Amino acid sequence: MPSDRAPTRIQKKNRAAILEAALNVFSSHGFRGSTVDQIATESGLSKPNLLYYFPSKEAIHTELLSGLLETWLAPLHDLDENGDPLEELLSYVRRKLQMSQELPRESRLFANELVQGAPRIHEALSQDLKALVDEKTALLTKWMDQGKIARVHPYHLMFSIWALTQHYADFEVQVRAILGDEDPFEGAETFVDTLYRKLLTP
Amino acid sequence: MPSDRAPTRIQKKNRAAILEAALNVFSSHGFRGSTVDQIATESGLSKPNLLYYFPSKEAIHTELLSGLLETWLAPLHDLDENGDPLEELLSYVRRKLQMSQELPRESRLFANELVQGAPRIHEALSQDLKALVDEKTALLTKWMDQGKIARVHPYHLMFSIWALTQHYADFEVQVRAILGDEDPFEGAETFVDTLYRKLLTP
DNA sequence: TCTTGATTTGACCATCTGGTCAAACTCACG
DNA sequence: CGTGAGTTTGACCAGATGGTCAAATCAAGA
Repeated sequence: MPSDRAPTRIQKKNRAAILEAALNVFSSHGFRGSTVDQIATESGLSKPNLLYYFPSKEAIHTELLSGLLETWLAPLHDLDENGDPLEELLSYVRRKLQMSQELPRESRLFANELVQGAPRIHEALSQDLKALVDEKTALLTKWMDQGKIARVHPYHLMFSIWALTQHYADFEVQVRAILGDEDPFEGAETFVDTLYRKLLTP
Repeated sequence: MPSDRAPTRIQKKNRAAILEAALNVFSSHGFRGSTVDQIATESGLSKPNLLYYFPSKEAIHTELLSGLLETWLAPLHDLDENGDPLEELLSYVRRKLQMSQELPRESRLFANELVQGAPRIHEALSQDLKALVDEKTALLTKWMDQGKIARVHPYHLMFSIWALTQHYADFEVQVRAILGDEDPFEGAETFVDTLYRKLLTP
């Protein structure tokens, strides 16, 4: 256990390597399906050495989740009250889709956690996420009231965006099994763009 | 190991109890996160007794998955060439949503498997599922050619239906954390109905 | 009732897994 | 260089876990 002073060069390097390896392992096997040994091997450390940097398997997992939650919610944060409503939403959708493409491991990490009842992030969901969603759905409702976008249930609109975009990362095997060699994200971008334009154009 | 004769009354009862318990356990903890002891306890049998009916933990899981795949694909099978295109599709969407509501454990069982790369059903995906989807998307394309529904990428249309409907079962915790006491499925049905009408009306 | 196959179980085993610890080694800095 | 803090590791442990087995119990037909 390194002291609480500023982290040394080696500490920075090793903690980063561990988190990177843990993201790989946890996202493809879930928490229970991953072993400390796997993470140690993948990060090039011995098991006791890994446990010198993190007190437990759970601590690594927790740090990963809380560290990534911010990244995950950033696009929604950026939904801008002053932009053009339809374009703001389409841009949010596009960013979420891009995140599925560029950060599929992160998406699957959360998916694993959620499918199994989110035992470790239940709190963050009903507090941080809930608050952010409430704020942004209020904005959506305002736009609907002003006739700037079509009126639909704002929560379900939000769910639909998450479902449609994260599907490509979370269930990538299935998507690829169906599409074969075709690039999923090319078709997906056009598809969701069309879909939300038709849905939301007043 | 019961012989290969017709199953006795007790065999039927116990195998059913085991599969029911296994569905509970596997769907909420994933394969690796579930223990034989948990399944045994939940089905009211001792561990050795459970292993008298199934040769291994993996065997139970495999039997569950393959037994449920049929149920899972049935609604798509029923998509009828001779019905009204838009109504056929909306009815498919409605049935899938209903399945999320009534069979959430089954949905999460598959979700768990898919998120982790589908190690145990990869074959079924690229064979049975792929074949069925190809058949039905051909039908969709025909309907689009005839101008009966709007033209969109048929594979992505299919993905969107799966994503939107299964989201409510697979990520139920998140949905409930946002919606609070509101019934998810009421709003969902109206929402997806509106969405697909707007998307597909030519 | 008796017999035979089906069912159930307590005791047991090998392996895996998260985690510990003391000893050894390395590094930066005075 | 020498020294003390930071880093690494081999050996080890306890509990969990999937699975086995011989012996005991049960159930149904002759």
